[in-house]
Amino acid sequence: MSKAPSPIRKRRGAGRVTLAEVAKLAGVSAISVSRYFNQPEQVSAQLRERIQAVVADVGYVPNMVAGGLASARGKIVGMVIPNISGPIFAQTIQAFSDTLSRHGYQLLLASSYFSEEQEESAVRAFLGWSPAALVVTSHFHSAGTEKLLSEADIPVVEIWDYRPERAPLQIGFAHYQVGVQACQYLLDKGYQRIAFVQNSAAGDYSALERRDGYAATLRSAGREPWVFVPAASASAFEAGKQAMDALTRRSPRPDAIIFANDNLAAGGLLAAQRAGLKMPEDIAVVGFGDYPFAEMLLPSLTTVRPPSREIGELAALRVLQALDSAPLEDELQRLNLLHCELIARESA
Amino acid sequence: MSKAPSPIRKRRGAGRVTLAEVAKLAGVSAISVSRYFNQPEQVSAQLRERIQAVVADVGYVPNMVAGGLASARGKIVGMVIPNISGPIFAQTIQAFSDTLSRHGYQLLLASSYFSEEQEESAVRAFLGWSPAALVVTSHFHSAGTEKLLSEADIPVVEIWDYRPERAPLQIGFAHYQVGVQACQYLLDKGYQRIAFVQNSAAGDYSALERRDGYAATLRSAGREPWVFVPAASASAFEAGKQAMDALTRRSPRPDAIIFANDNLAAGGLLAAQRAGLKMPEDIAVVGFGDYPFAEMLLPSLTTVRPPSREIGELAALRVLQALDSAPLEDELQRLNLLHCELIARESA
DNA sequence: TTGTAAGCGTTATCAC
DNA sequence: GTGATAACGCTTACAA
Repeated sequence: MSKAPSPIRKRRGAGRVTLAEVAKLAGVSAISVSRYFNQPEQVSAQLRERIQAVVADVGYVPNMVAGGLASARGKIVGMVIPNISGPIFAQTIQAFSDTLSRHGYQLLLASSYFSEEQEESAVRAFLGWSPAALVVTSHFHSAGTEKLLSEADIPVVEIWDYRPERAPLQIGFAHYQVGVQACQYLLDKGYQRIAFVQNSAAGDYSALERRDGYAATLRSAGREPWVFVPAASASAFEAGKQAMDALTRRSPRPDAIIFANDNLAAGGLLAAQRAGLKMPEDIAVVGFGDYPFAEMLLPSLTTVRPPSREIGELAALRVLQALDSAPLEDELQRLNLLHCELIARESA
Repeated sequence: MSKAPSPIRKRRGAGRVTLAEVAKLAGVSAISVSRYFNQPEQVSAQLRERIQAVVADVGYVPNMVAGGLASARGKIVGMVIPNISGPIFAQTIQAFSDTLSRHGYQLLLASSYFSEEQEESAVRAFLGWSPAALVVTSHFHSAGTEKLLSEADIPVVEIWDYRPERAPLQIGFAHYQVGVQACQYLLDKGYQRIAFVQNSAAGDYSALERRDGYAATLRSAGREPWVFVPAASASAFEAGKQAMDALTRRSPRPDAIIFANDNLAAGGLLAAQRAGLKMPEDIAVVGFGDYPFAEMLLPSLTTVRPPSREIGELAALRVLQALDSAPLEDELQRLNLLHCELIARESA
């Protein structure tokens, strides 16, 4: 049944079957085949069947590049994220990609490593592909990025942070509240001297907001915040160990420590173990991220779980909504403040 | 200096500055501007300067879609991977993406969840974008995928597994050898009754090859393999616990267990801890993957580290080589067998 | 419901 | 080294 592929490579073109060829074989016009793919309901059942048969027979794959050029809008969405392999963002990417591809869109991905320059370069590159929409992380962008995004005239989504005052669609959570949440949890449990260990990685401004939430909560409880800043050079795991060692040498030592993320917390946990401290009796530990290993540690780690997966999924849904023309008049649609859950385990 | 953006949206087109407009402003032909971007050395320094000025002034971003259509080859590379958020592949994706974008290529990403159907659908979708190359994971593809790939007439790379007998570029390691490696390590340490806990997730055929390597090694040492298959329903972590509980109830019980991956191993570790077993004295544990948490566990986990990052980076380099026309006559270029390192920690 | 013609923004080809 | 012209394969706009 199948048409023998021509051995002659044309000088131009990919050599693939084209819409026009399908149309000719099916005895219809090219535009009908185009409609068959894009607005099937506008094609009669009769034509639909004929086209379907030819498409299957010759194995036609629509050329999205040509389509994208003609319509000035490709079925492709760009996403720039600080890093792909980190345990937090990975879930967001995964959910975003899956939801997107279920609806026929493809994901163009790049990482910025918290660098505004790299982000701008990625956004610029993506724009060259006339994406249907663009997703960026947090609200810290270079002026160039802001300009590119605002001039792009496509839906732009900012994820992870939540800044209702900003124009792009916002999907995320309030980092400040996470700090409040963790601190309040410990206060409620009766802990007296609660310290905070900052992130050792630069550029992660969101982590500083969590610290601020912690500090404010402690102050309104009439206590002084106690922030430890590890050496920037160490890995998060090592930094956590150092922090725990340093803090427990103080006198009086803290009876609870909030770590800026679970990697730090895991290091802290291990250092405390090795120092013979009982958790949570001698010292309580709270992390952030609910990384996959949080439940695997001994003691298992009490931590705050960000809605990583939800953010990715919701971002995709909002993008799809915005694309399906339904204008986003509704604030409820533009702003999407998600909730973080404190997962109480053994460490606090 | 900047041209005021026209408030009038054209009925067609993205409304962005085009090559032709840049050309007119610079007083050169369109093709010269095109060359300025693609073969700068063919443009005289004089023109180059004039073009450069206009490009910067109007903020021109080349339309890759139009370019892709005209040249039938976009600066975009598709990658299909079982899952994005897993700790193993994430590093590969990250390295691949970074290397690629450093050379001006973009990454189109999709996940298959070990499903041949989803993989085929992703490959088909990618092909619509006339990617410069395609990267897929392992050698288990549907017939449809094989057909698509072979007809695509672009560089195809198979990563993760290593199958020298297959035609596409191969970049990966021998899973079978990993099984041998782990088993031999334990034999050398004098362990007598070595069990293997299989992966609870279906579709991960590579894990079965690791098991086979284990079994063969044990047999040539004159012992019978002892394979435990956990319930498929449980999470890997839970499955690992179950496996440890079940195996340690046997009499005689194993004195060492190889787990198909680190998630399983972490579960096993915890179950052993809770059962009051000393590691590695009472029972030794070896995992696979060297997930980020392996060093955070107590005892820290002895495991085999796959070259995740190296695979991603090398895949990108090979793709770029293949694209730079340098034909891959050399087997050394087509085949890339990487090495796995056994990371000896406390658990074995 | 179906078709015709023009155009999307770039690069291949060939000429100067 | 530089340029004119014709593709590339599809969709918009409009007509029947």
